[in-house]
Amino acid sequence: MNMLKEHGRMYGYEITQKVKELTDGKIQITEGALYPTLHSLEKSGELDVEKEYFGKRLRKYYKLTPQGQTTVAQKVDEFSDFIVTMKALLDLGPKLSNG
Amino acid sequence: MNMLKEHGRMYGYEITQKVKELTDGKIQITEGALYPTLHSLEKSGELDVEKEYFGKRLRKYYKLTPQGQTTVAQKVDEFSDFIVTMKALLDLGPKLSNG
DNA sequence: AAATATACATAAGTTTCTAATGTATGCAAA
DNA sequence: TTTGCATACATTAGAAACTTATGTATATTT
Repeated sequence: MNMLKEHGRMYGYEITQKVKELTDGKIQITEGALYPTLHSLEKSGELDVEKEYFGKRLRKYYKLTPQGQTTVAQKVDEFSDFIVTMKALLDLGPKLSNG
Repeated sequence: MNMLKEHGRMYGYEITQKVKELTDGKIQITEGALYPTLHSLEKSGELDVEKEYFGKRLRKYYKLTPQGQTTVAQKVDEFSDFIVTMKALLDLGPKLSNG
């Protein structure tokens, strides 16, 4: 969801490629993980979808709803907290102080 | 496993309490998650166990084997890398630079 | 022409977690 | 004194979330 926050609207395949690019291939989002998640987020009102054809190929562009924007902000905050907690728990201060 | 690296030998229940304490209750390790993991790590040679009685209550003290120490160092490094990657991906630099 | 990339989707199987349940001892409060 | 909470182990059913494989179809590169 953070991808959509940063890049506006994106379609599924685009998300997999962008994440791969931004993480130097370290994180690969598989279709089996992504598509069901997108469908689920759409169903729960976090995402809106717009179907468009690029040539003859269908693209489903997803964007955050207002509710989705709130959720992303929340999730990112939770993840930040988690990192802080884990840094303390694993004593990662030295290694990550400027990583 | 990092708990054992920091604190020498520990028994299961002690690990749950220590993690809870160090994370201000934010991370709760449940027994259903912990005990099978400890058994599995023992079986695969990462941990050694020593059974002792504290009064009439059994405690199973676990400690890292040499192999286990290598593995912990590796896993912690991997997790550090993951955090760095996620910070870049989620643009968490500002929020966590001194968090 | 064949292989690779783009673009969607689902399904089987695995892993891994939570929640629930079980056994038993130790201790403190009602 | 007995009731409840903490200590200490363990297993299991069910849920969640993932990977791998498979399927359909178009576009591009070799």
